[in-house]
Amino acid sequence: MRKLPAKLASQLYGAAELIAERGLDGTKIDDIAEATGIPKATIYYHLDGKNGVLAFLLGDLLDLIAGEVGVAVSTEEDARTRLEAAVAAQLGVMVEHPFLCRALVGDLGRATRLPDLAEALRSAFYQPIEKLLSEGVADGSLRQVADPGAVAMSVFGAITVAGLSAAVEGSSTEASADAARFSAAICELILDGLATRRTRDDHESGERP
Amino acid sequence: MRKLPAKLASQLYGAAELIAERGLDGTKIDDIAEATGIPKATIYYHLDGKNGVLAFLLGDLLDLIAGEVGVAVSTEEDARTRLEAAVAAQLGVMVEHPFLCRALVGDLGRATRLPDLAEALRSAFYQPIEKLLSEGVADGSLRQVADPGAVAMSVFGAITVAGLSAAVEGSSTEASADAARFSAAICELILDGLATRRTRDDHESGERP
DNA sequence: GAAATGTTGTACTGGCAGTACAACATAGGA
DNA sequence: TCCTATGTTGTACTGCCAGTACAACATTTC
Repeated sequence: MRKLPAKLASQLYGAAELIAERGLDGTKIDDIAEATGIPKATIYYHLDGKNGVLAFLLGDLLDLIAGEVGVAVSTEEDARTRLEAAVAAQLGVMVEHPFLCRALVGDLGRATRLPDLAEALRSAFYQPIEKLLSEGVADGSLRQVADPGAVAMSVFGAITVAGLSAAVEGSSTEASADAARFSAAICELILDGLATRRTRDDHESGERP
Repeated sequence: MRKLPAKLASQLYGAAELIAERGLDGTKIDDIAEATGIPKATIYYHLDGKNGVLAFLLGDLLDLIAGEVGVAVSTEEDARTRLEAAVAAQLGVMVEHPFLCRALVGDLGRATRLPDLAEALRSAFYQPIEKLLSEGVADGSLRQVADPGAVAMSVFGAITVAGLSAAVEGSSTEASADAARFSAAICELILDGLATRRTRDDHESGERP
């Protein structure tokens, strides 16, 4: 069932926009057949129905993200620099595949209930962050935080939600610029924070105007 | 249609767990009827079918969040302090209503396609953040960032995703402790950032060990 | 050239959302 | 008290659509 011929695979992407727009429920198998040009019987021959279509499309997206992020993360730089690269990589892929991203978010519930996808989601999005955070503490480029798990989850949320919003509202014309803009904003946020440079209780002053 | 009698409303909450568990699609109207004790015909008398049930439940949750956050934000403190309060308020409500949160995330696509809910989502989650960020710049408690819209979106994502994860995995026994833990982690992240205190290019050193 | 594998049209089945409606309950104003 | 509004509920029905069955046809492979 993972042997889908390349031609069919490429045609199937034609269903992404449909699903993104109306959700999987709002999309009839016959619509998918018509939009992709693949006859209904053929879809059922290769895939496990509607869910199978979604699983195929999203599986592809997640593999892509996991791959790009993986590359970004395997350099010799310090963890902080690699975190920046990972953010850029994730946003880059998301912005380049707005329909798939919208389909993913729209049918998140279903996706997480599709066994393979739940794990793929985790390994594409959350795990790399978690790893970088702990490596950053080791190499001194990132701060030690009180609750690494919770922080990793938040960072993951910051990146992913920003990516989704970029994918949804993105000016399809200049995708890479959008990605760069969001990427910079997120790094600014998660690396330097939003507080003006005074400590929590105003005990010390870090910088002087 | 917004006049649902209190008794029915309270019974309806019995459907939240069901929907959270299986998604709205995996949940038959007859299941909802049985779980809540409200006969199918009565559900249809008051609500617009399945989507109506979801809209009612989520509408309630979003009102609740918007309300609590609204209170947290209307003090005389500086924006930074109110941001911390807002984070705590949002997480508090989410952790207290894990089933509703899970239903929300599971059927996000549907939710955003339900006209009223899309706006309610925005005003419960995103808008308060955006406002606080700009007020923080005005009162000097938060930094000016290059792209406030993108940053607000990321902050919103950080809070919301962390909240969802807390709601999903939360040790239902000690909800408020979970909320406090996540709240601290998020504030640490979005206020102070993750970078060790050196500037981007190592030109200056903010603090001395 | 024959067997295996893939492709596709057509026709059918079963499940479930939503509807129709009649019978019954309750409230509250005259 | 009786009469009318409004709400409540059981039952039976309709229509849509996912998924299946299967036979006919095509392509590959050896």
